[in-house]
Amino acid sequence: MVDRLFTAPRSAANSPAMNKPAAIRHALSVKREDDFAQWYQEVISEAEMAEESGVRGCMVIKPWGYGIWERIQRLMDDRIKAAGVQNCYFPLFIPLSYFAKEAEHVEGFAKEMAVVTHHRLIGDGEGGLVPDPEAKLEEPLIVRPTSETVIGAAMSRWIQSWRDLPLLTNQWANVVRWEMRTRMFLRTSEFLWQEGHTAHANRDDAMGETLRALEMYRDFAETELAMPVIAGEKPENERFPGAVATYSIEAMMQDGKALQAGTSHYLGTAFAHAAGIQYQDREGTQQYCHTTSWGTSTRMVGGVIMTHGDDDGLRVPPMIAPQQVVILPMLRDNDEDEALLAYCEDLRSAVAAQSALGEPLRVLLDKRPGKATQKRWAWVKKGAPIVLEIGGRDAAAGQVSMLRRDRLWNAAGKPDFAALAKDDFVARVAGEVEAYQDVLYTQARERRDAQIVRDIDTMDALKAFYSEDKRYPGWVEVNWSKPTGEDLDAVVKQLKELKLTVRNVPLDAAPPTGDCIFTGRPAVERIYVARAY
RNA sequence: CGGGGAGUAGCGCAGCCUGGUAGCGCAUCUGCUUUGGGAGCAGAGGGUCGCAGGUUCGAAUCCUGUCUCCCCGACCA
Repeated sequence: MVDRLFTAPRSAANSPAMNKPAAIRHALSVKREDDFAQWYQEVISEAEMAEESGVRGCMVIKPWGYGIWERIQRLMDDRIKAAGVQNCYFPLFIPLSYFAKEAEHVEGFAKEMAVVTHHRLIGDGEGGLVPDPEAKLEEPLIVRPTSETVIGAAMSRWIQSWRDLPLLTNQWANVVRWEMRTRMFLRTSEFLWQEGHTAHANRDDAMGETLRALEMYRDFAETELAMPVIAGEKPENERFPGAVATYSIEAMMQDGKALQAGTSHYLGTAFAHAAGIQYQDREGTQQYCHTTSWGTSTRMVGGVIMTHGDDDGLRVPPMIAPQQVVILPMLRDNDEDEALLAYCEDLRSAVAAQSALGEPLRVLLDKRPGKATQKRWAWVKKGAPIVLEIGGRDAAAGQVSMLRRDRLWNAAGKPDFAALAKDDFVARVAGEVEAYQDVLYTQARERRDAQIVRDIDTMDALKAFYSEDKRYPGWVEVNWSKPTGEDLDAVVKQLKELKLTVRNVPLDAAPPTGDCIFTGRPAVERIYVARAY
């Protein structure tokens, strides 16, 4: 099982299980199968993606991590705009009274609010500073955990007539949720995201937008992130506070756990009632709007790490890689360096003139001082798709030495460089980059599919499956009678004992094949059950 | 927020029990050697021991408080 999980060999030479190669000295000190949580943290630190900030639950995102986020942001923003949604910006602070208007929303978020109560500091007489009691706010402000309420207030001003609909807005922002337990990128107290907010004349239009956003996320995850996902509806207990229906995309991490990587909500008219979002219809009657919201966050970066990373660090899908090709000149601190750098610069511009995946290639000539061999491992850990090491002999012979991140090791356990004529490489590089994007998707897809079980029909079988001595058991798809209320609570409680959660009901699921394994009642759909982040 | 663990040089750690000049490895810098693959030798620089109080002639070490991180749980669009 572990072999299938962690090696997706393209050839026997890449499989440690076969023909006993020399021991590989991996770039990381922790292997995924030894301690997945610690491995995850080592990737983030060794790839220089982010670090601790000293502020509880908040991280500093470093250039490589932020560069990946910027790529995600740009590509997602293109898709959002292509759907006719316009970007806006709303305040960080939300008056408590706005927030308090929607009861379920309050109940869901109240426990994790940052609250601003003062607007001035004053000396405490001992060299410190304290909030000035004289400067207490009339009404506390909350730091947004999400913006439905403040955007709803704006919508109520912007929408008067059926002609104003649909209203399609999005914002890129930071939000704060006072989380009990945080993990870099996966759950931080402050995180970056986009939140789409739309208002529509009726349920069908709003539901259409909810599902459009979901499909946008599904395609984005699979195309841009090379991360296969299941798009489906969340069960009632997992709904966004205040929503009528919540949909998600769920990705499987290499440890078999599920990661909710994006959500889309149909909010009905609840927020419209709370904020007074009304329009006059063609007959002149006042109607409440049907609203939606949908979001993806920096959590996606965590998903990329746990989907594509290996024991040598991160592997970044080319579409979101800040640099796709990195050139490392083997400088020797002598008078040959100048000619070598000229050769590398020539190579850089030739590569930069190529296009892959619909954009010019992003290529970096890393001229920083230091040995190429040391810099190589830094770029391997960062997950640059293609690394070129260029020495004097390569330059003399008109060659490049190419290391592709998904084929790092040869049969001897050494870095597997391919020597290519420079012109051949330049002609091939776009194809290599595009092929690499596909390889990452295919490996992730095969790994996921191999870890989904669909033939479990009883609670006992489910218990047995998850209590077997399997480190990473993956997901199970079972018959589901769609219980609600107390019935659902009972199911959730049962699952909790197995550390399991219900994930979602896939939109394109096969019909149920029997009775619900939890309630024994006739099943109406199939649902995924998994351990989750 | 509960239980457990941790914070000492950029990174990883020892020292703490039993208070008495702040140590090791890697990294960094300098020199020499080496030069197609994660270099070798020699030397050097770098730390108010997380922070704040307390005990003491003297605190990394003992006591109290506090902040941050990690693991498990609870919680969690």
